Amino acid sequence: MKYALALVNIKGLGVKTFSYLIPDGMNVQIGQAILVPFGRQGLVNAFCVGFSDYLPGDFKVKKISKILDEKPLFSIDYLKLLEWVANYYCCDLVTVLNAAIPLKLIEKASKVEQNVEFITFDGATKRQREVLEILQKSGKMPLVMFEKQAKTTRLTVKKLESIGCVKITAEELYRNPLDILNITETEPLFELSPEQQKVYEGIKEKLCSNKPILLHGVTASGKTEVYFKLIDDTIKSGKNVLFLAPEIALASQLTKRLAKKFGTRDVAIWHSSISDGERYDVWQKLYKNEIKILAGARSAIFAPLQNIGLIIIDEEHESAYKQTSPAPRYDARIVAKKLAEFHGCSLLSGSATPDISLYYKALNSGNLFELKNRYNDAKIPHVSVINMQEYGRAAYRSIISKPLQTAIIETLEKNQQVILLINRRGFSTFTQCQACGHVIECPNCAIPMIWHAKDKRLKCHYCNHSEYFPDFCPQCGSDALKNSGTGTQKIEQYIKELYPDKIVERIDSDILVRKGEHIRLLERFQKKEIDILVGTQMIAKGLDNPNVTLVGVISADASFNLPDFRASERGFQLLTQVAGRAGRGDFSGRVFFQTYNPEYYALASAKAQNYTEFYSKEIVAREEFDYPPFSQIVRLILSSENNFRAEKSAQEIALRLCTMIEKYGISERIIVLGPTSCVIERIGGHYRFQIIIKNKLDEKGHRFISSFLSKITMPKDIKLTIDVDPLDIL
DNA sequence: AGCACGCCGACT
DNA sequence: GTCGGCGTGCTC
Repeated sequence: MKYALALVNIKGLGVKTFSYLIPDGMNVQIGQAILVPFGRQGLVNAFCVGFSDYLPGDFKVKKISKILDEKPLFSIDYLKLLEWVANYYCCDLVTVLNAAIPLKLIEKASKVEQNVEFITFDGATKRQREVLEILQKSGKMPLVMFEKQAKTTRLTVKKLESIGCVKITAEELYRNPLDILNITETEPLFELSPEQQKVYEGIKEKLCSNKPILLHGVTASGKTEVYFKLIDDTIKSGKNVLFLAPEIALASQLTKRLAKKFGTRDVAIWHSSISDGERYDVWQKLYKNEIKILAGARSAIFAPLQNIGLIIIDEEHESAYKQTSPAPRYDARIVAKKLAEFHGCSLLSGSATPDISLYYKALNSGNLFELKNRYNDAKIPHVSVINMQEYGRAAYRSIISKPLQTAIIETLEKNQQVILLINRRGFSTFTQCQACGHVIECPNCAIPMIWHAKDKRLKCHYCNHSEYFPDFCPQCGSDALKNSGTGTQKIEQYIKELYPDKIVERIDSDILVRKGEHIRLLERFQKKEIDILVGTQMIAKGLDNPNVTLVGVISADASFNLPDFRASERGFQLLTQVAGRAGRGDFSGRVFFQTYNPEYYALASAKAQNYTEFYSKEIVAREEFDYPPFSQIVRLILSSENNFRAEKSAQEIALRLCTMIEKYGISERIIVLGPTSCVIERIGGHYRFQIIIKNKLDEKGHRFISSFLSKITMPKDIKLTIDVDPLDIL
């Protein structure tokens, strides 16, 4: 091989690969940090990611200048996984590398920090002693940091080294952020209930089959205890564990619990927001096989954990496992399945409300395990469905029905806490002219603007555009503009008026803007400093507060009424999950769903807390309309500022694809729908058209589609977005 | 991102 | 003539 592919990180250019000539006698390996000349910027850090015998174009090729570190930072197998991801999600390897290998890592690759270590005071002068005292406190620290703290220079430190007072070393100084937990002794594992024990033994037996396993356990059934037992077994057998949680907060929580049980040395965390230093340290430790358990969010699937013996995906149904944008639009659950295959290990997913497709597969492969009872004998909460047709039209048109109001008062009197879910932030959901019916829409996006009472502005929840509330209807000039529908802010205000002596707080993504506010509120709620918590689906996730005994869902229909094939599934999941927040402790829980459509099957199953019932109805609908798991969906979006050009290019692509499918005689098995205007027709001033491809030919069909898509080139003013296995088609 | 290249108007 | 405005394109 003549050339090496070098991955560089250039400001403004991002992470890209470039070809370089390998100098005679240089033995460069994949994963090594190297130094290469780049443009006028002199020498830059890079990683070797592959080899080639030819140049991908007419370039004046330059030579690799040197190998920075003999020890590579990732393996060929690692790159094979990334190549698979690129292929599966129809994007180039550089895009995947960009997501998988953090930019900062490339910059830092060569920077082996010099550390300085305290040895003795002997022979030091007065000033030198002062300097040494600073160092003595921490014993060892990075040289640069020491120079700053002790207000000294490299010359003094060198002098101190020569008289033997300090030692300068080039080895890595690991920081372990879990040290602050101050864990000296690990706790024993939990005692399993007979039901958990049975499930644990069943899963353990299946682990050697290296097949995906699903653990379906009702909310608060103690899935975590089972996971921990399996983790213990895996690390005892000398293998490592990757444990994914849907979001950063849950991953952090999980890491602490893992550290308490298995010790701080063997556990690490990985997600998009860890600091650069930590990221670099953890990466090094993972590569050196010094980590036994890695917990993390979506991106942890790309952390270079070695020798994996088990992958666990908790709260498997959560949409946060899929990256919606930018590309690669990967789904950590799907990559995890591939990663498990690569390592020849098992993938264990767990949820109270599993993804319909996964449940179908687990059921049919005999790899389904169920926990049907709550841990510690807690009861499944009682759910009441309130038909708002009866209450909503009552004289005072209350957004909170009488039975729910009564329940709130009863709960607060017992000094217990309440959660109210309203799946829409802002004050109201749309602003409409009472005279002509015109709904105020965002000028850039084809969606209604939402009134935010706090900021006194109308806001677009897609592009964040905001404007003042208009005095007159822009369509007919009438002044009869009215806010309709209900958002979190309205409920918050309403509840505060209803119970003025109670402490009411709101949690939604508007709150999240203030960093840490969300966690502070949850902590206060946990400490019983808040009586009623109002929020969006954010509050349905992972909250474990035994003093919550009442959960009210203001508009249970909201999530069912979207024109999307997964709307029922998502609505069912949300209602079941939020209901699961009630009565997790000694007191039994009550749940109220307010609805205008009490007969709806997904709502009825959620009321009965009966996943199996929901599954059996939903799977029939999926089969009838060829939706997953009976097909794989690939969604294409053509968008442009020019409405006509976007539509025309979408038609062209659909036509070419259909012709191709006809030619191969597979039109029964690859179905093309559209192009149609997206449900959200316009986002940020760009008109959107979509083509939905339903693939019923598994991998073969996917290869056909991805090879077709790889040949498409787009003019500059039209953007093609490819979303493999989209979570929604709005 | 930078930085060269290059194609037009203003100025010694 | 040529100095310099910043639009466009390239970095193996």
